[in-house]
Amino acid sequence: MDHSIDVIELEMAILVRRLVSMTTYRKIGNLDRSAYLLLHQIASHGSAGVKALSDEFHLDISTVSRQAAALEQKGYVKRIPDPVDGRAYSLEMTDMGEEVLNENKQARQESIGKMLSAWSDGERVIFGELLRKFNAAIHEEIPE
Amino acid sequence: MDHSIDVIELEMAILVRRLVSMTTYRKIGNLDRSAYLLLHQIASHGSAGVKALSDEFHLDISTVSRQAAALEQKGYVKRIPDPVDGRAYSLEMTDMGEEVLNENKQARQESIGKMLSAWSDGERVIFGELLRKFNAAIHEEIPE
DNA sequence: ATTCTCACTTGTATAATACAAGTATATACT
DNA sequence: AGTATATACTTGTATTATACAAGTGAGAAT
Repeated sequence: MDHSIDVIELEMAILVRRLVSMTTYRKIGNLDRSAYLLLHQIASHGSAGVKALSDEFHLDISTVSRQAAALEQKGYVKRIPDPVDGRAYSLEMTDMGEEVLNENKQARQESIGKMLSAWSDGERVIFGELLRKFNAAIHEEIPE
Repeated sequence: MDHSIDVIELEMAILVRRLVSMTTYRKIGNLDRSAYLLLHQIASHGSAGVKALSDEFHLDISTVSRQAAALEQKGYVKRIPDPVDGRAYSLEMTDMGEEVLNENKQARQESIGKMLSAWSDGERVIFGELLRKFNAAIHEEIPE
C-alpha cells in the first residue's frame, strides 16, 4: 500500500547517483559541489564561521575547515576575525566570490532548465516546493 | 522569471549533500550506495554485465568492475559466463543477495517513511512521480 | 588558578571515483 | 586465413570528499 514510499526510495537512490556523478566529475562550471554550497550559504544567509557551516551541512568541522581554506586561497571568501571571540572567524564573500557563484548558479540553472524544458510550469513549481519540504524533513530527521 | 528553476536548483544541491552524507557515511543497513543500486538494478531488470551496468549508471566501467567484484566476494551475486561471448559475464543475484537487498530496502523505506510521515498521500504520490520524471530527464540530458 | 569546553587546524585513513594500461576474446577487412 | 581493430573486463594509480583523532590556543566554569 505505500507504493509511493517505494517509488520515492528508489528514485532517490538513482537521483543521488546521477547528481553526484554530474556535479563531482563532470563539474558544472568551476566550483565543486561543496564549494558551491558553501558560497551559496554564505551569500544567502550571510557570513558564518566554520562551525556553523559544518552544522548546517552535517559535515565534519574538519571537512569544512579545509573547504573554507580552499575558498579563501582562491580568493572567493575572506576571513574576518570575530571581534569578541578570539578563536572564531567569519567567512565573508569577496566580489570575486560573488561573481564566480553567480556564474555557476546560472550554469546550473541552465542545465536544469534544459532538463525541465518539457515540464509544465505547475509541475516545476510543485516539484520545487516538495523538494524544499523534503530537505526540511531530512534536516529534522538527522540525529544530532 | 523562472523562480521555480531557481528553487529546484538550490534544493537539488542541498539534497545531494544530505543524501550523500546519509548514505555514504551513516550507512543505512550494511550495503553502501553503489552496492545497493547495483543489486537493485539486477533485481529489477535482471542479470547484466559490467558494461551494461556502467552505462546505466554513467559510471566508469572500472568502477563497476570493482563494485561487482566486491558484491561477488560477499556472495550477493554470482558470475555467469556468457554462453556466446567468451569475454563477457553476467551478474546474477544469489538468494543471500536478495535477502540483503530486501532488508536494506526496507530500512531505507522506513527511514523515508518517517521523514514523510507528516505528508499527505497526494503529496507523496506526486513527489514520487516528479522524481521519476526528473531522473528520466537527467538520463536523456547526460551526454554519451 | 585550574580544569573544562569550544573553534578551529592538521594528520591520517578510507571510499568512490576517473583515467590509463593490460589481457583475452570477438569482429572486420583485406 | 591472417592481421588489425574493437570490445568486455581487470588492475594500477591518482584524486577527491569525507570522517575520526590529535593538537593548539582561547573562552568559561568551578
